[in-house]
Amino acid sequence: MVTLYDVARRAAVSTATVSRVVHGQDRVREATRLRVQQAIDELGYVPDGAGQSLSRRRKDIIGMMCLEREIAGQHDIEAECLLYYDEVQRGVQEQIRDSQWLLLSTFMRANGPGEADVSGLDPLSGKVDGILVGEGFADSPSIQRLARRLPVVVIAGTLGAQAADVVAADNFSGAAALVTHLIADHGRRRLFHVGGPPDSPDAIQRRLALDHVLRGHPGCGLIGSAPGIFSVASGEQAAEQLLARHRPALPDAVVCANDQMAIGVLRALTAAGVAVPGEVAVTGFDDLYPARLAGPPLTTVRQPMRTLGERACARLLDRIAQPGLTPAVQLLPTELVLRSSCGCPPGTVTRQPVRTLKPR
Amino acid sequence: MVTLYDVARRAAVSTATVSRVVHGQDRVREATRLRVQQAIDELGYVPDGAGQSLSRRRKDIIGMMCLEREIAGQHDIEAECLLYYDEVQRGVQEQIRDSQWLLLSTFMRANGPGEADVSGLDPLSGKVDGILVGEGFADSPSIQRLARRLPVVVIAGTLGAQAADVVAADNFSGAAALVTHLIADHGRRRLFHVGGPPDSPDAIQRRLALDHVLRGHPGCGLIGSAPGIFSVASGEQAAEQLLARHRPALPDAVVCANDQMAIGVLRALTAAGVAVPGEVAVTGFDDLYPARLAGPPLTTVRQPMRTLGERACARLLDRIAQPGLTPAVQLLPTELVLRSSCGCPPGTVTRQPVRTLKPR
DNA sequence: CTGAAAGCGCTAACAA
DNA sequence: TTGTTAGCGCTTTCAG
Repeated sequence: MVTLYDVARRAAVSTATVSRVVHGQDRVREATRLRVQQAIDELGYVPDGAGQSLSRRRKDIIGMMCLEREIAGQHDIEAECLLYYDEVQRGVQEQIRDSQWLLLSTFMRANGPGEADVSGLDPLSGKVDGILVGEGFADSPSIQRLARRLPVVVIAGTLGAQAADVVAADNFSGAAALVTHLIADHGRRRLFHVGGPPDSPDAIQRRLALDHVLRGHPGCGLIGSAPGIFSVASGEQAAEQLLARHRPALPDAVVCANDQMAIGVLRALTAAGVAVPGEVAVTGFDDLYPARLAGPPLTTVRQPMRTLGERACARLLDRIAQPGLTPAVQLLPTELVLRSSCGCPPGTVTRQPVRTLKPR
Repeated sequence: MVTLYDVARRAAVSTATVSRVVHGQDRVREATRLRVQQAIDELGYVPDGAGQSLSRRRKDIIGMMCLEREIAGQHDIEAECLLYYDEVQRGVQEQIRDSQWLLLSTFMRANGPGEADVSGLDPLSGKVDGILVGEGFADSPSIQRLARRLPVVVIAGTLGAQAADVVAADNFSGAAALVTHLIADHGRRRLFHVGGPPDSPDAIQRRLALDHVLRGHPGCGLIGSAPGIFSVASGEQAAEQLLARHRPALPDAVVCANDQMAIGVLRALTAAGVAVPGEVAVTGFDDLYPARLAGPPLTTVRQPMRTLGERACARLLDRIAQPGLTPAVQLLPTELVLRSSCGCPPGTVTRQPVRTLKPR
């Protein structure tokens, strides 16, 4: 390995001078700079990150932890329940592009519902200056502990008092707008709900909104619901349950906690000969890329996932620069995306900003 | 920051002993271990990665560089030309799960066709023990230089003599099988090709295979082609060109260099009232998730992207462990995925392993 | 404008 | 079984 000393020796200067040249500082005579630069080039010197980090007390790396929700046997190609994080990660990468920051990401696997295994947290936290934590860890005491040592920003986590910052989409208002559309614009009355993991803050908010809207429309109600884990397969299973229990008195709309389950529902319903949206409307949440390709194209709520990543990252960097900042919650607005699975005419593609219902 | 010394002082032992306890080594009396462990817990000590890396001369981090192919204005939601890397990254994460390794990934932006900007390479390389390089960098002299300093594995790069290892899908055989299917099984004769970026090794191989098969079928030929950049939008543009130039004597099949462009073609053709596959068959490459949701479902070639990531990662770790290994090329087999956009009956979903045509 | 030298936090060889 | 100590590569203060 070529070190600073090798360069210094070759250029017949001290390591301090080499360091100055490497960092483009002034206060180096031009002739010296040239000599050093030449030595660097000839030797192919690249500064060692470990040495730099140790000396600077700064790693210039941020970490990101994602929770991979999978249960045994469901890890098939369809269970792409991470598409979400892919988008978020783009936002983060976008934010740190052309900066000195680098991203270290880990996908952890949830061992069943409930608390995720956070044992991998420490190795990560020793190598970064701050951490972006994906939805699913928020309630964990380990996160709280972590946040005491390191800047932490929770993405899409539990809202409310936290030791860490939170950046989340306004799930409640988005879901409320969607359900309102189903009821007010399409006259749907008998709803069925396909829920998400019980420990997902996002899923909880969406469900709360459903109930909230329903309370405001006396003629309407939930005729049933089924749990899911955010995967296509779990959506299919939910639809099969629905079919088994509610035929022939089917619901006239199935509200799903995310797009992938909605796609699963769409698939199962279509396979069973049920017309969508003729007999039953189906809606998702997230507006993942596959949503627009579904048959029929999926009506859903667009979560600004990329922006989520960008904002969370920006906040984290602020936090690292100023550790004194008071933790804050940032809610990003969503968009109602009308396609045709809700009953809107084929070809419909409308995006409507959703206003925040109740500031929380 | 809590250091080893703080723990040592509190437990009244030396730093060496603390280190031993942290690493679960034997040769520590049980009573001592307990005392140290307690100090660690009370203080909330987590080893600093920089210190460890410096001392161990090993960072326990691997890097991954991806090339984001985008041109100004095409950075819309549809241009998800990275779906590919998302899958590869899953494979890598899968491979290092439960190991001490962590992944540091960077998305670089290609500044126009041709050489990518590799200036971000050095900061990365100083922080990792080895690098996974995404397709698009392979020919860069910077990579060759990099490979002299560090273990490097190129994913889907140029085949042939390299300073670095290469793990790639067998694009040639896959594309050949696909085109053969179109010609031999569906009697298509007048093909149109939608190509990829001129500097993409994958796109080049696929194109070579098309020509190769065509040479073996005298009655068939290429009636035209259009360039693309692997994005949905560029596929749509290609289809519009096709329509403008070749109507009414349309080709009977459009072979696209990847799925996203095929989806764009599908969309443009359908919008123009052309029946797919009735009048024109359309095929893709990659078997991305959206492919199966397209209308009609896309016939394509499945690239084992996840496996690509896994193998590349495994090889990199081997390389790190044994720097002496001779660089090798690893070609992974593809699968022909028959759905209905090629002319196979609706509902068809067949996956056929593709045999390696000519070992290269 | 340049150099000497003191760490940064941790590991591991060697001693005790 | 435990402690001492010499680095690992780099930055930065303080002198010169």
